[in-house]
Amino acid sequence: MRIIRMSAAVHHQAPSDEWAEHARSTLAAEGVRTGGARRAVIDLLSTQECCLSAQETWERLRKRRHSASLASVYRAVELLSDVGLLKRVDVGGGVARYERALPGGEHHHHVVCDSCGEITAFEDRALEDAIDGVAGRLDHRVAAHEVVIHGTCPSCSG
Amino acid sequence: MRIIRMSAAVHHQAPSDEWAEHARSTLAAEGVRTGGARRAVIDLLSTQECCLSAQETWERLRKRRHSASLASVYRAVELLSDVGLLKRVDVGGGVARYERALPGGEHHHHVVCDSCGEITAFEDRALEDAIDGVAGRLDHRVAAHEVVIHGTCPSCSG
DNA sequence: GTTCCTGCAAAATTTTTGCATCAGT
DNA sequence: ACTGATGCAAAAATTTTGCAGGAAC
Repeated sequence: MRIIRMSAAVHHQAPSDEWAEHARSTLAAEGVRTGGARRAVIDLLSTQECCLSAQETWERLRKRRHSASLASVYRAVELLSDVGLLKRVDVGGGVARYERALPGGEHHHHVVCDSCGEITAFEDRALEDAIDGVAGRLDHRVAAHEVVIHGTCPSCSG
Repeated sequence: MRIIRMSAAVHHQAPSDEWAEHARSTLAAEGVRTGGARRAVIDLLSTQECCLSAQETWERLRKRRHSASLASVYRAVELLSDVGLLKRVDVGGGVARYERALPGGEHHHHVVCDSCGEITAFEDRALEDAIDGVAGRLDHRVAAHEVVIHGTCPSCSG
């Protein structure tokens, strides 16, 4: 298992300029125009290794002085999600979060600290295998899956 | 793997009167009063084998002529969830759902049809083992976990 | 009889939408 | 130039909260 982000052991993932490029060309290929808002969202999320909500994305854009309206951020993440460039992540709390969908199909899951809200990512081959096993035995056409572990992070555990 | 509820193969689970009884006595032991709303929510959820949102719970109560205000339903599920009698389930869509927490600690996970919204439950030992493995290697104090599989159900797949 | 639950309505949040304007192609 | 993206503000949808009345113990 590889812990992708965690207070104690931060595993830094390079901002994916490739992904940003991929996203822009994909949108162009779809005949979708890219104004300021979409470009700003793409640029911001390309530097994020883990999921952000629409509000969080908007706040970070403001800090960077990239003004984009909150409505446009919502519209942008929805579009990018529909096209498969972003993955919608539901870790609970009633807020939708989004993160880059890597072309390779590789993905990770999340641990949420119920105390401070910190979100940590991890990936584990055995877990994926188990889920694939389940997926194969379902009558559904399976498209995706998501695992969320809840608990208390090291800092909050004291 | 056992599929607990599914269009094609419904596995019926008896309405848990034991759970309702357990819930009422637990609340009594906590010195919490049980008026109409809480009792109605307990009675309704005891007959549900899978998760319901607060709104859905409220709608079903109306059909049964058990009038309880929506606000009280929200308060009831929050309380029952805090006490551990209900388990909060986040299958996405930004709505919190709740289902009975079985005393034995046994639990299941969910498959969501992204087309019609149908929710199916399943349980799988190998999946639990894999998650336990991950949990053991995290620095977090792990309290719970949740797996959501997305896809298209047999009816929607055509 | 006291305390706390309940219902109603209002508020707070989060997300979506209408429409005029502006910008990308 | 045409079409569609954006921003603003209003609306919609969901959840929370204040308060007065009523029920549980």
